Amino acid sequence: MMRTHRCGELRLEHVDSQVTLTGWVNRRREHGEHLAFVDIRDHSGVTQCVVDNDVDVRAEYVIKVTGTVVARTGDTINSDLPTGEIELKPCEVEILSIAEPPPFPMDQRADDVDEMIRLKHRYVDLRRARMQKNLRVRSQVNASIRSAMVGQDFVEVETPMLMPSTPEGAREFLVPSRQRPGNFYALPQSPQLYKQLLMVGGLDRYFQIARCLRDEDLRADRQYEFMQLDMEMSFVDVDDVLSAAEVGVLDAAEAVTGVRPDSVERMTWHDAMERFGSDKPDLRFGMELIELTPIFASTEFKAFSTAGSIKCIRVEQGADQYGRNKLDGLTDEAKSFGAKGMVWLKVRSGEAGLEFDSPVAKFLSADEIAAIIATTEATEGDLILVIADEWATTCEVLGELRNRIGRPPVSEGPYKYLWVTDFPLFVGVDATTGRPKPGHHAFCQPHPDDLDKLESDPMSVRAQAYDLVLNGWELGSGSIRIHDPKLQRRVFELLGIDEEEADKRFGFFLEPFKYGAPPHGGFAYGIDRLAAILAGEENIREVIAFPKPQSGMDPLTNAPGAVDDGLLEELGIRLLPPAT
RNA sequence: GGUCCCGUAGUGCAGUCUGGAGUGCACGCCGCCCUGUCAAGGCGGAGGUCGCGAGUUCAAAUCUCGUCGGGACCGCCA
Repeated sequence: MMRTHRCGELRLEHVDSQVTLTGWVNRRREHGEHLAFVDIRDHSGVTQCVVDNDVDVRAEYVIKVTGTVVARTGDTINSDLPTGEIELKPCEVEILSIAEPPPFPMDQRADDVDEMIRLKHRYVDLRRARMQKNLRVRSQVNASIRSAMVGQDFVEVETPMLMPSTPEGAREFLVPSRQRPGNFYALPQSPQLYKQLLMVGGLDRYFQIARCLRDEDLRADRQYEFMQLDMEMSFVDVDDVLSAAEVGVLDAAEAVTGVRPDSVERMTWHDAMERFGSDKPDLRFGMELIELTPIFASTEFKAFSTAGSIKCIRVEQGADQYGRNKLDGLTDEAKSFGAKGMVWLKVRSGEAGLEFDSPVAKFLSADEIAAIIATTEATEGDLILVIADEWATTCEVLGELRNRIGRPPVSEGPYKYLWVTDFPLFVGVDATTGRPKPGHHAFCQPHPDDLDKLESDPMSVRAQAYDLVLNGWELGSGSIRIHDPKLQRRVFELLGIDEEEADKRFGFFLEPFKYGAPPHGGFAYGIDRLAAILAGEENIREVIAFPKPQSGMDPLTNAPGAVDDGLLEELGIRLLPPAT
């Protein structure tokens, strides 16, 4: 080794020993002809070296320093620094690499730098304490999860990156085949198909820290490629999967934060929608939806009399915070989420007790006003936002408004883990075929209590499907799968997929189930998202070494780029002229 | 495909509403000074296609239109 210690390691106990450190010049401070301080930095920290001022080292030079550890005295001790009680003196400095000045500050100030500049020089950005911490958090997460899975007898299996294209789900990245020009592989959106085949193959418990790829627009919590802990188990029910999946998540959280979270709360999808207007509710704050429908059973107010579901949220002491402009903004937002409108009521005290300041106050009867105030437990100065629509719209719109008004940044504590269970098997109806659309995917096992309603009332059938939610972010989802070909056929029929079409689209997947498929189910959750939240970041790019910006163009490598005609020729590909 | 926000020195900003010479601040950089600093200090200096292109105007960083780049969100992500 070129070094005897790392730059953040030395303490008083090392005094008098001769050491060698290697790292980058963090900062140099000159003090006249024969004195300068050079702070040498690596991922572990910084150590001050006392050198002669004729040593010409500058920011980010890579150096090797050999010297004696000496104790600092009096007010030269720096209590802000773990190594602040010692320094290296005298020192021999060897320059291993010179460096141009970094394109942005190496300290916290770079957090404000345009992210494109950080990404263009990611190799420099990665040297900063924040990125060092984040990548190490991520590594801890991976290690904890892997050992939690292995500890529960899960078998790690790598599944192919080159697989057939399947029309369902997200847009895929395609890979042209050289040996069969005109044909394409697809990169996996998830190892879903293979992991179920592993169950048929008797692996019993499978896991993989799997790279998944989806060619959909990027967001703060979405990249083209992302990592999932993917798992599948045989001979299990929902509880078995949730319990097994939890271990890795909680272990990872404990490893990073030092605190083991309480076991994960559970809530049905229906309750989540009723109470929070979201299938990924953020439980760090209240402001739950309040049911008002019965109050308006025979109302004169047209906007309410025709609505199937009327609910509200109460913003405590929000009346003054939300002026006309902000309320108009919220109304626009409510409309953009599908509501016909939004009613706001500011609670104030009048002659006969509490009353409403609102454009629609005159349409409400005294009984209705009293009932609203009683039901919401409103007090003077509160703001009440009411949505009246069909049940799903009412809930979803209020859920969005609730988040908009009350939700803290995802990375802020406390951490609230939640299992949302019993998702509906079908969501909505396909506009062209008139058939129900699968809520999760077509292979979810219906809830056993609802099996007899499959044909008679499909929209009310619950699936044995579940999501894991952390602070309002969906970490992952899973289900118990259909292992019985007869039940699978029933579901396909409901979806309007006949046997021939099922064979064509899913044949290679369904055929194996004829050969003895065990009952099985599984789960997958996003490691980028978990790592980001545990690292205190609001954007998964901060826990990815080389992420892509929203355009998908990598400013570091300039990918994607054009390729030589010869390569295309070999693949049997001819490009169309650019669209105008 | 859509909505909103941003683009001025290596970096972060002010200036833009209300047009008047690239007017300015902080950090960084270069040089000099400085023997106890630690996001050192002092003095001096260099550094600009105001994203790009049109238009309006005597005059555009500033107003208008277009375009490119970035971000958040909606759609999309079974």
